Amino acid sequence: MYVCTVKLEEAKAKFIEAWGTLGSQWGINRTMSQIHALLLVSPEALSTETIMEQLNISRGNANMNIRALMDWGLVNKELRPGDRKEYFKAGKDMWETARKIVAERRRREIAPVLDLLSQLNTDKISGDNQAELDAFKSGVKEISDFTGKANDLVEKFVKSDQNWFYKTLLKLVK
Amino acid sequence: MYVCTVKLEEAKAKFIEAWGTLGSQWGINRTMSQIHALLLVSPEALSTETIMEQLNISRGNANMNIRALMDWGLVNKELRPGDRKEYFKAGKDMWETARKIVAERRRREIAPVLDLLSQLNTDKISGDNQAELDAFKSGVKEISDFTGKANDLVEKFVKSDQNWFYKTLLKLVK
DNA sequence: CTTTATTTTCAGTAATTATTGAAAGTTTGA
DNA sequence: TCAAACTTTCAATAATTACTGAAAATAAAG
Repeated sequence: MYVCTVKLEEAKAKFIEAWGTLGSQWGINRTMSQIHALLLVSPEALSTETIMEQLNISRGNANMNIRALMDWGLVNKELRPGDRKEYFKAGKDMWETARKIVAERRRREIAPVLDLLSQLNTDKISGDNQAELDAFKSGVKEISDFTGKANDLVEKFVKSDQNWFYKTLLKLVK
Repeated sequence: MYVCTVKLEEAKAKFIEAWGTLGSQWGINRTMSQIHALLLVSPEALSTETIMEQLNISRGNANMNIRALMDWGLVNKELRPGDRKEYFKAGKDMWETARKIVAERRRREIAPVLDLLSQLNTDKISGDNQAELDAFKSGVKEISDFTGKANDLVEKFVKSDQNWFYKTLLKLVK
């Protein structure tokens, strides 16, 4: 097995790039993921200025995405006495980070669909073609049941603590 | 609680719309999700023509996304004797469907990132600033460890059968 | 209150991603 | 071998999404 030596800046760039790509494939703004990645591997909180120059992005872009990261609870503001600038740092606990991301996406994106599905499940659907009606109803029911169960599981994850997750869930993997 | 009566076409449109929106929020082409939704609630296999007119999309768009759905293993071609057209139907088992989606996304998107992370973990990283170096290494290690565990869990899900999933995993939810 | 440092907003623009439609390709049957 | 029926491709275009940069807003210091 070969062990390579690479420059820190190069390794960091690779990591940020990969994290940004991953994010954008999953519907998260590339810049947002990249800022998050940058903060995850920085020893100290960074100012907007620093983030701007490290990632070559504009002030507006930096500001909006830092704000979004704070909305998600993934990044916190840090104020320093005698300094008017704001500094930002990412929570480094990945379990907590994942928990927050999952919770937020569930709330914003999954919950509305679950609502619609249960709505469609309770509504009386009218139509002339019986085969179509039956297929629609049973299709929606199947999806609704599965999604409901998956959602319960996700909820369990979101509400559990790290200890439970690692001990109870991961022993299933063995 | 009010129970409403709605027309089938209206309910179907809502469902397709919601499924398309959900998909696009998670990095899946809207049309692809919509075709999938349409097929999920159709009693029989549909031709490209039918899909085109139901969703108001062009032939090229329909063809490319049907093909993508088949690549993902979510939709199958159905040939009818004495008919040159191809018909398409979606697998209706949601557990199987979810399993395929997760497996495919893991393969395409997660696996490369895992590779990079383990690469970064084994590489010797050089740099002058010790604090930066340490933060990078420990950050990458934390992410790598977590992601590795999550990946094991996902792998378990992907390789398990439906029975295991419902019995073993869902009793945790209780 | 005024000046200065900093953050926020947002209209305009750039970049990316999705869609169309027509032409090229393929398959089938006569 | 040809024509008809159908599928695939892809350059052009449309639609969406992200980013910029400068002006407006805010906050702190003098």
